[in-house]
Amino acid sequence: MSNTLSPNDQVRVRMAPSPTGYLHIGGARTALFNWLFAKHHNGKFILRIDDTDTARSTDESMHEIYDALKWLSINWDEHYVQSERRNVYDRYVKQLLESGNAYHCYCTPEELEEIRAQARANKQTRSYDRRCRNLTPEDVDRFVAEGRKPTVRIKMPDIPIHVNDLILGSRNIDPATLEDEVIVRSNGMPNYNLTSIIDDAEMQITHVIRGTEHLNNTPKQIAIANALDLKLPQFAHIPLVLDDTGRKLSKRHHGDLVAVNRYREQGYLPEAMLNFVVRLGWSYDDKQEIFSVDELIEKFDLARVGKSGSVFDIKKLEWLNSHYINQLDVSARTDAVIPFWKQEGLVDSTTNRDWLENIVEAVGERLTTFQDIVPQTRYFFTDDFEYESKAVKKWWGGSDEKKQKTREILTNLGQILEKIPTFDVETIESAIWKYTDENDIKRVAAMQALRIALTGTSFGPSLFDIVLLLGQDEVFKRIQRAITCL
RNA sequence: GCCGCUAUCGUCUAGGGGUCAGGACGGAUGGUUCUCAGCCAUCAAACCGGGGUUCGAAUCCCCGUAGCGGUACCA
Repeated sequence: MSNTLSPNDQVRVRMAPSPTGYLHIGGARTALFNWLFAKHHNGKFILRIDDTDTARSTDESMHEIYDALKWLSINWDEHYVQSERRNVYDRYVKQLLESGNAYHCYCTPEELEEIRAQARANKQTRSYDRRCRNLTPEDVDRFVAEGRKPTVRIKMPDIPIHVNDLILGSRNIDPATLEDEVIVRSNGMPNYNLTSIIDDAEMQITHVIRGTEHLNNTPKQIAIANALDLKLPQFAHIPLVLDDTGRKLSKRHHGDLVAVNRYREQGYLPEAMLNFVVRLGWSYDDKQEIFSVDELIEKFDLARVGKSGSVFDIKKLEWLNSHYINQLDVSARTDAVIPFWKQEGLVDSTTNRDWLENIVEAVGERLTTFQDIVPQTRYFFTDDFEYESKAVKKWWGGSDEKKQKTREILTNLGQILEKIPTFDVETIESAIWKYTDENDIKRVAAMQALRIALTGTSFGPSLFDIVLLLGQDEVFKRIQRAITCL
C-alpha cells in the first residue's frame, strides 16, 4: 500500500521533458510552474530527461532544452537522465513479474492492431483483451520457438483507483477503463508510465506538476506504484497552452513559432517570456499584470491555477517585452541591440559606442523586440535604401507641380542645414521652424519631405535627432540625392 | 468509437447566490507631436444553451451542446 506525503517533507518537484525537440512555450510554463512552486516552498527543482524513447531522443534537443531553461534562469538543483538508469527500472520490472503484477505479452503489433479494431467496432471501453495474462507454458514455448520477443504488461487492478488532483479535484477511476499497459518494450526498453512513476518515487518527488495531457496516465502510474509499494507524489495537472484555434501547442503542428529559443534569438527578454507564460492559467488578483521573478516566487500558488486551457497570444508577449525593454537604461539596451546590428553587418567592434547609444536613445520606446532595431535604424549606417513609394507619393507629391515644390523645400532646407552655426538639436529646430513659418510652409510637409530624404520612410524618431546623428555632411549629401531622385 | 477534462469580452483573466460583471492585451475615437511609437482621455466588447433549487443565479444541481486531451512496444 502506498502512503501519502507528510506535510512537512521538503518539497521536491521535477520537470521531465523528453528530448525529442526544442522546449516550447507550454513546456516552459510547466518548467516555470514547477520551479516557482519549488522556490516558493524552499524546495528542490529537479530536471529529469525522459529519454526512454531512444529512437526519437537526440542529444541536440537535450542541449536545446538546457539552453532554453538557462536563458529563462530556471536552474535545476539535480539532474538525471533516464537512459542511464536502466538497471533501476529492470530491478522493478523483475519485482513486478515475480509478484505476478506483470506478465509477458507475445502479441505482435499486427495482432494488437486487430484486437484494437475489433474492440472499437464493438464499442468497448478497453482495447486490449488481456489474452496473454493466462498463457499456458505450451503457448509460451510456441511463441518463443517462433522467435517472438515479448513485451511486459502491468496487470491493472479490479478496484477503483482514487486520484486526488490539486487543481482538478478528486475522483475515482473505474477499473473497467484501465488498460494493461505495456511497461517494457520487446526490445527491453522500459516505457514512460513505468519509468516516470518509479523515478518520481526514487527521487522523492513530492508534487508532480504537469500538463493535462497526462491526466489519463495518472491512474496507470498509481496502479504501478501500488503494485511496487512505492510512495506516491501529489498530482497537479495544469491546463494546456493552446494555439489560436484552440488546439494544444505542439512542435509538430506549430514548428518554430512556439520554440522558446526562437524568441531569445528574436530579441525577447527572458523576464518578458516568464511574465507572459506565468499568466497563462495563473493569476494573482484582478490588478497585477507585471511580476518580477521575486514577486512570482513569493506569490505563486497552485490554488490560483485555473482549469481551462489558455491561448498563446503573441500580442500580449510583445506588449510585455516592450515593457521590459523600456525598463532598461540606454546602455543596457545598447548592449542588447549590438548583436543584431552586427549580425546585419551594420556595426563592428570599431563603431563608436557613444554614437550607438545616442541612436538607441533616439529610438526611445519604439522597440517591441531587440531585433526591431535593424529595420528601425538601418539608415543611420547606410544610405543604401529605397524611398518608400507610399510615403513618396504622399509627401513628395504625385504631380510635377508638387514635386517641384518639394525640390524647392529640400534645397532650402539643405542650404539652411549646411550653414547652420552650431549643429545641435535646438539650433537645427529653430532654424527649420524659422524657415517654415516665415515662408508659410506647413511644418509637417517640410519635415516629412526631409524625413523621407534622410531615411526613406515617413516615420521614426524625432527628425532633429536623426539630423544630428547623421551629421551635417551626410544630411547634405542625402538631400542632394533626394532632389535628383525626385 | 471509447475514456476523460473544460466552458466569463476576440485573447489572458477577476469575481463566485443580490456587482453598473472589474482589470489587462488587442481594437476604435479624440488630444499631445514633424511622423510613428509613447503618453493622456473616451468608447465598443463577455457570464455556451435548457431545465431546476431560491425571493433572487454568471455563481449551486441536473441535462444537453461545443471545444479540447487521451486512446502507441511516444512522452
